Amino acid sequence: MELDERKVKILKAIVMNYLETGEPVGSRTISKYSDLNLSSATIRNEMADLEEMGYIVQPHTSAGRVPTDAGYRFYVDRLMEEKEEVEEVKGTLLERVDRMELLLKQVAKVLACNTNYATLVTAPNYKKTVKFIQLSLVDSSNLLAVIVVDGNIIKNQMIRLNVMLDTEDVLKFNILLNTFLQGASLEDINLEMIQEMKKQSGEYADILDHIFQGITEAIHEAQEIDIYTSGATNILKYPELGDIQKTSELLEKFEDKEELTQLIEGTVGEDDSGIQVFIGEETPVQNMKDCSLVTATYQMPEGAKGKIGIIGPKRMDYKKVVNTLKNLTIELDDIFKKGREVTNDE
Amino acid sequence: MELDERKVKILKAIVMNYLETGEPVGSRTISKYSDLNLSSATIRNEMADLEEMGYIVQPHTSAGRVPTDAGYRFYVDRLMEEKEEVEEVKGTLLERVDRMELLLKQVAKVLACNTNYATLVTAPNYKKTVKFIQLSLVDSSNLLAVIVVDGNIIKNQMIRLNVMLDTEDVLKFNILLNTFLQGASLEDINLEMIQEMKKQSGEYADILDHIFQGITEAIHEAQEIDIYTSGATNILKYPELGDIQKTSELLEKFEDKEELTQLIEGTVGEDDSGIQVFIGEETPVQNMKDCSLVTATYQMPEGAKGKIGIIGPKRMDYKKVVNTLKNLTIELDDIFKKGREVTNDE
DNA sequence: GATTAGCACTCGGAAAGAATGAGTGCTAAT
DNA sequence: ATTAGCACTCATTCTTTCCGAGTGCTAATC
Repeated sequence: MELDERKVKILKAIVMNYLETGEPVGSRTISKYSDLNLSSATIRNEMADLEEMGYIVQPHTSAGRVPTDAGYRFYVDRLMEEKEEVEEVKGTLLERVDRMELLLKQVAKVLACNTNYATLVTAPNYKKTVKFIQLSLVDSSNLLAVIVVDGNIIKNQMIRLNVMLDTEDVLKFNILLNTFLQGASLEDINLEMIQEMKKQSGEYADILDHIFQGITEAIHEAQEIDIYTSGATNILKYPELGDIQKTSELLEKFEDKEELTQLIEGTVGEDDSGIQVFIGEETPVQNMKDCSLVTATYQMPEGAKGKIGIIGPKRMDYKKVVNTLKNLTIELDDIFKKGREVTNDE
Repeated sequence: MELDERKVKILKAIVMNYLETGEPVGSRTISKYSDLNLSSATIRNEMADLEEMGYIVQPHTSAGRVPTDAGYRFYVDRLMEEKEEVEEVKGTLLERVDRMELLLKQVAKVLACNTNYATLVTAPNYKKTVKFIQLSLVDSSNLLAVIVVDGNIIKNQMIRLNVMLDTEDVLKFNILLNTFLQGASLEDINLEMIQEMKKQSGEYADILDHIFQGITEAIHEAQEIDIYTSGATNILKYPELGDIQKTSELLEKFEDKEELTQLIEGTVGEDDSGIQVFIGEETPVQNMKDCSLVTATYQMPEGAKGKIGIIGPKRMDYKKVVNTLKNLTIELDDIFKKGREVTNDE
């Protein structure tokens, strides 16, 4: 069977109507609603075909039709024109470039407010290099390690001492650490390097051991893919996700960064830049089968990439979501570009 | 009417039975269940009295009785013996004393796992004094301010520079800042002090202005009452909070630190130490009327206090919750004492 | 051949009864 | 003071009925 123009028009009408109302849409509705002047009977025939082709289904015999995953997919890929209204969001985010963390948190929040879906944002996964590292003696038994990584991600680690150190010792350590670690990418920091440093540190070798432990811990922390979420409870607002049981399991996932990482990692592949839409079963995670996931990839000038994701019901306003995401990534790219200019402006 | 011993026994039986089953409890159940050998008819008479006194109600005419808020209150205040099983939790928390933040996060998490309710923990509100402050030149246009406050709370603030500074300048600033600020409690840091510092900084006055802005921001952050939550989604597990509408509103509150602060602030007063139980209407927040809140206050050796709270349905296992909280605060107090000893061991 | 009017049919959902049974209040007997 | 007994209430559950939206099919129409 062929998907001629008229069928496409009808399919589009069905999807759009369903997105709007959430009710199964019947032939009569379409016959009045759409501009092709056809009787409901004709529409019915076409609908029967569309059903056979797998784009729509009836929840039950005497109901209208509802899009299947394939139906949504076709809509998203081919029918949804994305246009206009590009502005509005602007200006909301433009501050706070200096701390990646805060910026991304804000992105998640703004997005959740704007769309009324659940959102998540991952920090870019660029090769992080140590920009700056410093030990300070906070008091006689606590040494504070501050590590600044590219992108101005700051990690602190308190290291408890059981030996007295004076400021001069600390100064030495600092020089040593910076000599070795500054500019090193986090993966480069390995045992070998540490051995070498120990050698050079002479008498302090064992204290250094202790300190290293703290620093590597902090570095590990910095290396973790950070994920920020917002608006998780929005998921509860969509009654079509009726099964509270499942929904609350999904919500629990949202509390757990580990699982989220998995989720978002599951989306890499294929078209790794731009917008990706996962509908229902396409979704990379169990008990999200009634939801859709839309992700966007933003990029930093150095090529580092991060993701922004939106989770909502399958019956999601894809157009709006895709548009919003597009704008936001553009804006983000922009912010990073500017930020970078300033920073490189040295 | 008087609340004689028999009535008390019956009330207790009702409450306990209801806590266990969640079903309205009828006279026949009590007549068999409890050790006072009375027929259901007698129980019925007594129940009628208890109802008149306001301790129990019938959801509808032909149902058993359910405790009212007053009924729960009486149970909590007078009937609930708290005993035994003090151990178990031990050992789970004992690491990580060095960073208050992480410790408290962990407390919230452990508690949520243990009880299956939603939990929140506030950082202690002691008079925070600046322990250590340091500026570092991360690169030529970014100055990093690290502020360590009593309790080893660490705040970072990146300050963007539009002037060149060399390390010597930074060193000067550091000395200046520490001279003035070290040991100062956060509230003490006021305009006057800043004016004075500016004076002494001479030529650098205007840069200092910029820096101050950053530092005060960080200090404000440090001063905010930090709240950590966990297990928010547990709230969804209790079907008696049937109204999803309300429940999800409650959940939203849980995403918002501001509102939580308000909630927990609402509990101060009266018996500010030890365990407090708020039942239903007693609860300090709207749409928590179907929930109970149990808070405990923990204390640091210097007298600083923080709160731990548990939110669950009114039909909550008060005994377990109260016991768990007691143990946990004891353990926390202990950790702080030890931590303090070490720290004071200088 | 495509479209449409018409009609019988299906089936979910709301409304209305009917049956069940847990639990009560009251009275009279113990 | 306690209890047995009985009539009564009323959520809950299950049927039954009814309604109507929507369908598929056929025969008439363009």
